[in-house]
Amino acid sequence: MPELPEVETTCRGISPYLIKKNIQKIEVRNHQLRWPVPTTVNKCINQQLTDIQRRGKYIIMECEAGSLIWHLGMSGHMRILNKEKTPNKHDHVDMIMNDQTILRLNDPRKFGALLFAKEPKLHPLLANLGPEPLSEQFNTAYLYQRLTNKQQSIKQAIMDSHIVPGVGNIYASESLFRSKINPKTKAGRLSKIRVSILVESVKSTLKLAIEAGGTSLRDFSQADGKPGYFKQQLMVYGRKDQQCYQCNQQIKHIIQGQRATYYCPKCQT
DNA sequence: ATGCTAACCTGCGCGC
DNA sequence: TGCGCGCAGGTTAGCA
Repeated sequence: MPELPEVETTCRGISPYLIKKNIQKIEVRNHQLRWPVPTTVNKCINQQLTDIQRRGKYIIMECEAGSLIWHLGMSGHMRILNKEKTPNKHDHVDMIMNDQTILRLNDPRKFGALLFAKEPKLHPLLANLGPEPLSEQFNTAYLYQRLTNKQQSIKQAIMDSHIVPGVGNIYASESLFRSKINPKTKAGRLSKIRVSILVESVKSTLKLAIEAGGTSLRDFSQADGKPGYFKQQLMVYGRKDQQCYQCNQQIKHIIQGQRATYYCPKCQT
């Protein structure tokens, strides 16, 4: 579900309702997410939530005592409630603010996470992430260097958060289509020119998706409950055997690293 | 070091 | 209708 654009959309949706307010209570109905939710999250109780940031697919909520680190996994989404409502199935966590605004996490598959860290940037999960794809640090020189000698396919390489975080299964296929790069190409064999095209495609694809509010396939929805609309702009993802919008060739579906990849065998070489 | 695999968990759509 | 199967937006741990 949520890749960078969906997480970014979530952050933008929830921030106005939470920032500068005090956290009154964190109600964890089910601690068994990707990792057990630690009791240390309660260090944020009675603290002001000063800022919300995104790092890759992580959401970081900052308080003076430390930060809450959230991840939406495959199937998570967050919702803002302005008054108490009976929790539904898979509503695992509520964060209740001093004005009774509630942030509610729903995650059927429980691959998401809620953790606490005094210094989130030093947390093992965040410390080794690659540069943000929409930042200057994610550029041709950087990516070309990281791909040098890599035997792995370029699809798998750009889905590696230690190289660049935030690019998941949808946007990997979409970015490669826009770059005209075959997803099976060994990462280390791409020319510098093609790497530069890929860098720009990753950035533009993510930006367009953010503008559309993300992609809603199954469970993803924004904090106000509305879906994202980027699905209508997907060029290859989920389009197995359908015609390529550019050349009418049939879109191919292959499996790479246990994940579905979609591409146009004629446009992407 | 690098790269592959299984594993975590629930729901849904499809074919029979 | 119901059942079993395959598949789904992520990521780490563990092993070769």
